[in-house]
Amino acid sequence: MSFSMRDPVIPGTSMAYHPFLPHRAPDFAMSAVLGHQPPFFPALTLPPNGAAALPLPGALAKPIMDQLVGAAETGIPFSSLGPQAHLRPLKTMEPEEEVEDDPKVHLEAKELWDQFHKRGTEMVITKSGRRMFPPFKVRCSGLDKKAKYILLMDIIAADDCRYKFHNSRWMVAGKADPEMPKRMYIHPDSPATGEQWMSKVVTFHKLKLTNNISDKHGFTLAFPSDHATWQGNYSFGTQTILNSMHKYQPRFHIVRANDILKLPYSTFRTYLFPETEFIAVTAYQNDKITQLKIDNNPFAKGFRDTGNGRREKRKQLTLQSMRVFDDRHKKENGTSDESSSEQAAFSCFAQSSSPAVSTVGTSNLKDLCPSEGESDAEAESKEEHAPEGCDAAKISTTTSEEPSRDKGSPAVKAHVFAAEPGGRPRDSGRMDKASPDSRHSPATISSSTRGLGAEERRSPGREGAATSKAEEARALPGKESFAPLTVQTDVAAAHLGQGPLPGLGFAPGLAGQQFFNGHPLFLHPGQFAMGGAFSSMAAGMGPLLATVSGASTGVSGLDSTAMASAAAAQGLSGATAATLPFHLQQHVLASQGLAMSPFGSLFPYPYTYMAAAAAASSAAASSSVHRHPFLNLNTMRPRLRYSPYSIPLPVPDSSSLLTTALPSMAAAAGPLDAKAAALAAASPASVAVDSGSELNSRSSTLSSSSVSLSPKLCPEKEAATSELQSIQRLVSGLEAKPDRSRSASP
DNA sequence: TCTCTCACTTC
DNA sequence: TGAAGTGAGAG
Repeated sequence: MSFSMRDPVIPGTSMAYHPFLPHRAPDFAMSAVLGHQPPFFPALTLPPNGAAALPLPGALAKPIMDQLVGAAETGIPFSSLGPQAHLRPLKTMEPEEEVEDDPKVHLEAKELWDQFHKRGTEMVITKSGRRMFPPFKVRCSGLDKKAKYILLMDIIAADDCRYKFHNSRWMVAGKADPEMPKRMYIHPDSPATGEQWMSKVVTFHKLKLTNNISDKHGFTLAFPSDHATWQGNYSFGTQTILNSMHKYQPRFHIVRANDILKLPYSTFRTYLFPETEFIAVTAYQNDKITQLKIDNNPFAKGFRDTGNGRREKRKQLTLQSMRVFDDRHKKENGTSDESSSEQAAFSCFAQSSSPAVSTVGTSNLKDLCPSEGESDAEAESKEEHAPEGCDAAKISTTTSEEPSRDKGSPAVKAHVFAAEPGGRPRDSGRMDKASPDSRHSPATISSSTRGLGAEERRSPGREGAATSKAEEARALPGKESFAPLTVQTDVAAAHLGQGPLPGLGFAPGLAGQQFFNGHPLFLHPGQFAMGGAFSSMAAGMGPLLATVSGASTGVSGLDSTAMASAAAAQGLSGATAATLPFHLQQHVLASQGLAMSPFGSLFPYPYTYMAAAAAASSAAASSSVHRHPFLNLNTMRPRLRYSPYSIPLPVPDSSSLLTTALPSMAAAAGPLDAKAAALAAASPASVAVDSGSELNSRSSTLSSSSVSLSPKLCPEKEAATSELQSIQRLVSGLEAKPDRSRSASP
């Protein structure tokens, strides 16, 4: 394997950064001190005085390498340098293996999203695919400038309900249809360095939504991984297949990886923005949503007021209907508060529609507010306090909730998971206790499936970073930042030949690739235009890729399998799966040795073994062999880490869905705040809850009686608080253990 | 509800 | 200039 000395060295980092480096930097550096030639630098030379001038550990790797490389051209023998007394042993290089990052994600055009969300966002899906509007855009910060990241987005079911628009409001109309194959959209610029990502708004406007199951714009790339995010048959594609009249939640993922092949072993930082929740429709149901789209989408300018007669006619009809509705509402409720009627009309979105939330001040509102009668914005501004400035509307963020940060609640997990089955329309009234800014925070879920290797060492630091987020949030009111909920799911190196699906045959060659553990890999031809992330995969994995034309079937066999599995799984999962918020079912269950299908249901068979495997492998996890992602053939170690202190969360009296809980979590008005602060202060780092811990019980998850996961047993805030605090004390105790022990035996 | 065509728009 | 993105509206 060739090795370029310049390539891996990053200022301030050590050579160990290079994944292929056979020896870690300290070894090499000590070789230099002793005048030995590292075996992998056979011709290495140094200038006579170059080494003496070397700066030392810390930011020394780059100078060392630069000079070494430069000296190589001088012909001066490396061994002639003699001992360099002041070349300290380079122990200090070790922690600099990777520059720790602390990503923050801001949702762009948040105010616009809020306006839509308040009315119940609808996204049109068509056979040929329709873009999202508002477009999903985020701005990232806190990334390692030098590291490469892959940014992804997917859309998951928000619940297992089918909706109907009845009497000007969205109502549950039954159980959800079998869900479409999941698709993950990789940002076409991926991979790119953190610096590149941070220098621009990351937009996913090219992602299209479709209801066409035979859509060809996607290709199926089955990820066999038990990764909480990737479990099941995830696909990639430029179009996401959705069911009409179903509610969805976009997710944004940041993955520190320079190749898609590394995704399964990389940490996923997942961000949910509750205000981006929407219902997929084939035709608009709500005139107000239509109006918002027309007023804000450039492509719909032709339908604006300034346009032609058709537009005028339509608008008059709309206004007329609005007046009728308004009048009717006045008669019914004795109020003309339009926004409240909207709140009621979209109760299924009400979790983030706190009437106290400030969302006015956007330039868009001016356009979308009819001049006649009481506009939405007017009505809202009457209720809402502390309106944000117009400028803020242009580049909105999710992190302007200073009050919430001061009230970080440790009650995250219990309430996040204390969801009503099925995500019935939420009682907007519960939001009364939420912070006014509750919906300004995204929920962050970090999960990873990876071999316990060098990256393992990042975990404690990341947790620490999570903690520091909360501290930072408290310390820097006004600064745009957030302290997200961090649910980090680690799955140690997966098993190979004896994977979770031993019955599913795959080529021996594939068996040697942990990546393909248990599943074939399908790619649709001509889909590598997705971006650089695929280039190396296409080049290196070519023989391993099975092409599925899809021309005759319209959908890959894998998709069909996935759907069949999903259908079966749904039938088996029943209410149990539904008791968890859909957003977290996959993460939570998978991390606890149970896997959710990508459709939000429990897999009846393949993943059940995971819990046992996890338990059996816990002791082995510390082995260096087992840490190697490509050597570990027999460990599947789901691990779940919660960092409940890292996000300020309120405690909703009840929550039916994560979509309900998340915005509430971000707020902080609960009585737990003081306790949370105390607990947070007592815990130097975020709490880790391992899959092998008390909380990770398959039975506890499967049954609805799990202490922290069952909404049925802890519907009351007090109960949840008590339980959570108990959990916190428990995990605080765990936290006191050395990081190493935690990493070694998660 | 869904699909298709249309007129209109942006890029 | 044309491809592609819009909602309206008919069927």
